[in-house]
Amino acid sequence: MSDSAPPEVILDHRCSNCPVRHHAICAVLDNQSSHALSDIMVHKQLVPGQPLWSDKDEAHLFAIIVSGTVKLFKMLADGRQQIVGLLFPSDCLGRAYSETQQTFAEAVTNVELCCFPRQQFEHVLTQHPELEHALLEKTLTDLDNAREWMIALGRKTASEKIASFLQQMSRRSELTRCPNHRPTPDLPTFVLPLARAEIADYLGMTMETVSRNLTKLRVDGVIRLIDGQTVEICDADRLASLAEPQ
Amino acid sequence: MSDSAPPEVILDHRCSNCPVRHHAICAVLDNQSSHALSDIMVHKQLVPGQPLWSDKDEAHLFAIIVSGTVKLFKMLADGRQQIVGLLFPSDCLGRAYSETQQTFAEAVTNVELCCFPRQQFEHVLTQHPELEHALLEKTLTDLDNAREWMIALGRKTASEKIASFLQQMSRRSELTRCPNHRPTPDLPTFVLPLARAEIADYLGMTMETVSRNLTKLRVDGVIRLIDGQTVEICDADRLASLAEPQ
DNA sequence: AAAAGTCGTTGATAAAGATCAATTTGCGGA
DNA sequence: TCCGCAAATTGATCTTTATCAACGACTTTT
Repeated sequence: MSDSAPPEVILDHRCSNCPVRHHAICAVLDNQSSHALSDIMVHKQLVPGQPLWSDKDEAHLFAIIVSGTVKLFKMLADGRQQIVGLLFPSDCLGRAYSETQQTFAEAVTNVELCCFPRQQFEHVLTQHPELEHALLEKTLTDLDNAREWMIALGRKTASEKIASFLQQMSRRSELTRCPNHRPTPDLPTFVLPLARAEIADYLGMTMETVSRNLTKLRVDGVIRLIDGQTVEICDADRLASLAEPQ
Repeated sequence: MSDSAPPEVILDHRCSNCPVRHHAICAVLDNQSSHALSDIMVHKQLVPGQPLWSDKDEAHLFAIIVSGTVKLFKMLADGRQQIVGLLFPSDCLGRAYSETQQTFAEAVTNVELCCFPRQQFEHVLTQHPELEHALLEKTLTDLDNAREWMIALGRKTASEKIASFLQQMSRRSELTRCPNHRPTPDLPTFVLPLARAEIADYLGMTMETVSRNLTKLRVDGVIRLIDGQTVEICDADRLASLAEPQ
């Protein structure tokens, strides 16, 4: 159910030891400036399904994801849910410059966070324009990704959505994979962080339709389901043409 | 078809005369700093349907919308379209810090733009952290709005989408309406900037379904269609409960 | 003023996906 | 190892919305 290490107590939280040090927005700070952040930093561990906040909550927390996956989602009064963001290591979690959260946030796997009180983080932002710039670039990319997903939600068929999702997850796992430890000739393989019902909430459809379409891809030889959560892409070209016809 | 003035040649483009001066991101610059922008500013007029750029184009332009409506949209190879952003006066148009546009952009009505060469605009941004901050706040709001729309696209029914859209357009028109010129006791009325097919591309459905649902709201007495594009909200409460049940 | 478009509405039918229901699979604990 | 629960798959049916088609209301052209 989880693709991250079990929650061990990690004692050394110095930035110099941080696994996402070179990918997160804090990378732009020099050693001296990074104290401004490390002085207010608190580490936190979450277990799968653990909620972080609700949509009406006050935004008190800003964090960098060190390991694991977090989902951001919205909910209608009758319980219908839509995942509006999936966050991975080095991503930012929390809404700077807003008093309220606007989305729910919940750990999908075991998660390790590097947390800052929001207002203190904002104070550091105003004193370090290069950090604010990095946050702007990250936010612009988040917006690009949200828009890319909007055409999937609004205009793609169920099978196109599933193919797009698998492509996206495969691409994401490439980034995480240790580059010098890659048994070259095998096919791209990754663990789905989301359960079927969560995939459905991400794609705007039902669990059953997700399942049927995964089965179809398996039967057609496009993917292999090694276990329920582990996917091997057997035919990346065909997957790509299913994700965006033509 | 258009809710903005016909394209007259406006001679005076000084910032002090700008109608969106106090709402756009440039409002944060003091008089002296604003010269950095006004020195590289070029005004541009667009007519309805006029394309600004395509998704693969180089991002050479950054602009503030002075009047009119612009749509940002994505397209699949077979022609399916999804509007991923609607931009109104004081909104930013263009992707800072990216070489490519990623979306199509097209004038919906007559449009007046205050344009800057992107790279020169970025140069001003790096020299004026308060301007970059304003752009960050704007981008964070855009992301909030995109996520709000994602739950509509993924989880709302056709009638809920239409009701949400009308609410959103009504709210938007309140902002634009001159506050001291409001014949108080009448019902909220606004002009839809989008044609039926464009509303469909915004809501992720077909023109026919848009039309049927507008008719249903009219027959049920929730709205009145004064002409094809002008909508009067007769029962805002009922519209709200249709947009988000419960 | 007729003709030709374009846009929007309405109707009939089809298809995609949701819903409801029944198994099956996998996993943790006794 | 077996039991019990949760998650996933599969099947049957129903609903919503898309598609295909016709027509009416305006606009623009000639």
